[in-house]
Amino acid sequence: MDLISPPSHTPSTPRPRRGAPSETRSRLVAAAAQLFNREGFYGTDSNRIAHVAGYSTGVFYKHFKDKREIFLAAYEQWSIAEWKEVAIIMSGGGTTREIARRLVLMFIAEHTEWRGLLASLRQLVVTDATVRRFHRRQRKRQLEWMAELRSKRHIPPRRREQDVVYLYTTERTFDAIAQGEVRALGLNEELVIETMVESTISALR
Amino acid sequence: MDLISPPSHTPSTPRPRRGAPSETRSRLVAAAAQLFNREGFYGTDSNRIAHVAGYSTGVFYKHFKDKREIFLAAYEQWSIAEWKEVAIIMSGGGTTREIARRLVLMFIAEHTEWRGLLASLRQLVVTDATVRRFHRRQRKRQLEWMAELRSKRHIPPRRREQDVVYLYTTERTFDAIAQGEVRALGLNEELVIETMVESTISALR
Amino acid sequence: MDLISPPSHTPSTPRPRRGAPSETRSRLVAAAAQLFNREGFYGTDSNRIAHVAGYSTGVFYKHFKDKREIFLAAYEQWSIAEWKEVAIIMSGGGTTREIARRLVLMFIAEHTEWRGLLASLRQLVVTDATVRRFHRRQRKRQLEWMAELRSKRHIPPRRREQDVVYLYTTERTFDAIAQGEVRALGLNEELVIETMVESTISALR
Amino acid sequence: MDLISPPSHTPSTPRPRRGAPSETRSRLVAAAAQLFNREGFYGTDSNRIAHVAGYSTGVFYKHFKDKREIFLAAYEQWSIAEWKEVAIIMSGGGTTREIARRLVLMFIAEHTEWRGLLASLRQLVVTDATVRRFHRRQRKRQLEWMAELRSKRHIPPRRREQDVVYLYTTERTFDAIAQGEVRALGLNEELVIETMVESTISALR
DNA sequence: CATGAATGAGCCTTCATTCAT
DNA sequence: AATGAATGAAGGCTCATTCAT
Repeated sequence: MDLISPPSHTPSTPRPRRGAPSETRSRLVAAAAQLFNREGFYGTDSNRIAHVAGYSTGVFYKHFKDKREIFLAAYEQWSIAEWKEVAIIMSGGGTTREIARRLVLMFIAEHTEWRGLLASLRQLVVTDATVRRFHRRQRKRQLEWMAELRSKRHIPPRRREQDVVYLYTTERTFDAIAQGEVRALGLNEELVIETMVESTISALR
Repeated sequence: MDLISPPSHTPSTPRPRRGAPSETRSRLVAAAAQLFNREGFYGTDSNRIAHVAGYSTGVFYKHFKDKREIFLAAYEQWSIAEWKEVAIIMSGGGTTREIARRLVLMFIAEHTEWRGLLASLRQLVVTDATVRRFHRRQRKRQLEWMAELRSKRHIPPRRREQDVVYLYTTERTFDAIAQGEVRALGLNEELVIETMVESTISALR
Repeated sequence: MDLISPPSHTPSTPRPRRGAPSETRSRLVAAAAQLFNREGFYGTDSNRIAHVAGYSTGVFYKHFKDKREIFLAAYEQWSIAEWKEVAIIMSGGGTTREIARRLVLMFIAEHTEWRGLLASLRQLVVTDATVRRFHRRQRKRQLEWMAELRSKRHIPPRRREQDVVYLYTTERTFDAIAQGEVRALGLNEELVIETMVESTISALR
Repeated sequence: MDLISPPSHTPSTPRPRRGAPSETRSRLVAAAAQLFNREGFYGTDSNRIAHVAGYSTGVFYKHFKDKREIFLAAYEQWSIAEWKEVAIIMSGGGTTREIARRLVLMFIAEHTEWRGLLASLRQLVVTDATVRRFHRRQRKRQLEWMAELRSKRHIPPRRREQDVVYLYTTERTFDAIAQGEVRALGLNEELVIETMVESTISALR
């Protein structure tokens, strides 16, 4: 049977006739993350996710209630990975400036690679109550972590309102850089990045 | 997928059989803006736009190539309205601080009223090249206007990179306030607003 | 699962690009009646109904919420038709025996032609609350009509419990004859019919 | 489509790893009978039958070719059980009236408990040739048994056509009582039952 | 210009059935 | 004999879009 569709229909993984459910699940999540990132939430369908993961239609619903559920799983996975990277950078040596720069560059890299996924997230946060709840929990953790970090480093506390503005500023700026907007506006990306580094330093001391 | 507000089935305007094409068009755009705002881009369908505008299915495609086109029109209209409000505030009297505060409050009001529309915009900017181009043109105008404003007021110029970060910061923060995120995090909204006022003052002098 | 008759894929009516909605609706109902009768409720799908009626997939949901709704419409239509036939026979001349015989033969003919539809009805009445309600209303009307008829003809009243047993007896027997069961059992169909005629006479005087 | 009762997800039997095939089979049949009865033939799926029986998906097809086959087995089992109850009542003492009443009450109890299973049967008899054949064999046995019974009791024979009408009448009436239709119509159930007792007495002498 | 019936591709979801372990 | 992951056909339903009137 010949298909009139792009090679994105060919399974990226050799089909395992039998495997641990958790493996299947994570393969599905990985495929979903890729697809949401490339095509957006509404450009992705559950059948495609299954096929790209190397499975047939039906598996999807053995592991997820619906598209939103797997989206949350994909976002959570991404979020965890980002936290790990943060932890690695924070535990590495260097001056505060060096650490701040590494963090900013990492965030930009992550936001660039996953800009599609994040864009879907930004949309769903408004549209979907569950995604919204989930996302706010993440935000809370970010704020708590920032406060905790400063207390560990014996840095004078600052208001959470300042922290949240820092998070908004960097998040939106990283999104813009990731989406190529800064360059498209003919601006000097390095200068913008430098500003983010400075903000990050302020947040860390 | 939950909706921001319950659907409305009643046409908002009495049905005008035969009218000036431009009136028909703007009625459609107004209806589309409302619907995109309430239900999101993917939660809105073209039949309903026409119906809510007081017309029948077919008119839609007499005036717009597709859903994206009317979305752009709706966004443009909103954008123009916002510019006008900015102009009114700027031409009003008061100290820079007073003006800045008025601007911030107006932006928050606008972002609150149109949070759904803006969320769709944020998503489409990533997904859709045309929307992206359109949006970047707006951004360019914002930057030019900021530079121009300072030169008019004989304020020393600053780098566009600083301006764009200002725009990102406020945009994202206003979105968050509009979406109720700041409150949901148990933060003091007024403090966050104050920070935005300060940033605005810096941008204006 | 074997089907009573082979599927028909060709539209029975030439496709009308535009028509009165009520015409479309009744074409859909007619097609649905045919298909439910031939393939059973679960052997029929909404796409097929539309195609057989001479339309494309989408129309179905412009007229009916779901398959059950069109089933009820089909059953109602059939029911109305049967009542008309009853009325015609009742208003025709002849002895009570002649009328009774005509009624019985008509019922058998109807039950034979629509045995599949009726079988689906018997099933859905148990499974589906809406169908059940609908069907009970029909039964009530039958009982009322029987009482009324006797009062018009100045026949001494009898208990509704007797009437309902009459209705059950004939209904089930007509179903059995319609389904060919009586013949398949090697029994004399005419004798069974005669019994039904006698019961009918008892009910009518 | 509403269900007769809420679904049960817990296996009714502790899972027996490896057992006599015949035990596995009968456990499956028992589970199937319950499920068909509660959810209807089309509301039941083979995976769930296996699960409710305390087995995994696959066993099902080791014992039955398909869903229809297990349906027949379930129906047969029920039928055998009913015959046994008939035999017990017939061999018990009492007047013909007493026996008839006991029979009728037992039939009603059975039809009430198994009304869902019987409804599926009524539907499949029309739709499915194998079920139809099976069911007719049962009917034949009923007729033979009735004739035999009378000869044993030295009761003058009567025509099988009369017997079959008796079977139809009671069957349909018992179904109606079981489905609560008689009560829903505001009729006196006891009167209807009395009528059935009389018919049964006529059949027995 | 406007109408609104009709189109049909395509996504979401279920479930009978298979088969590697 | 039993397991249960995986299959994939097929049905339910939506909605952007067209076009005869």
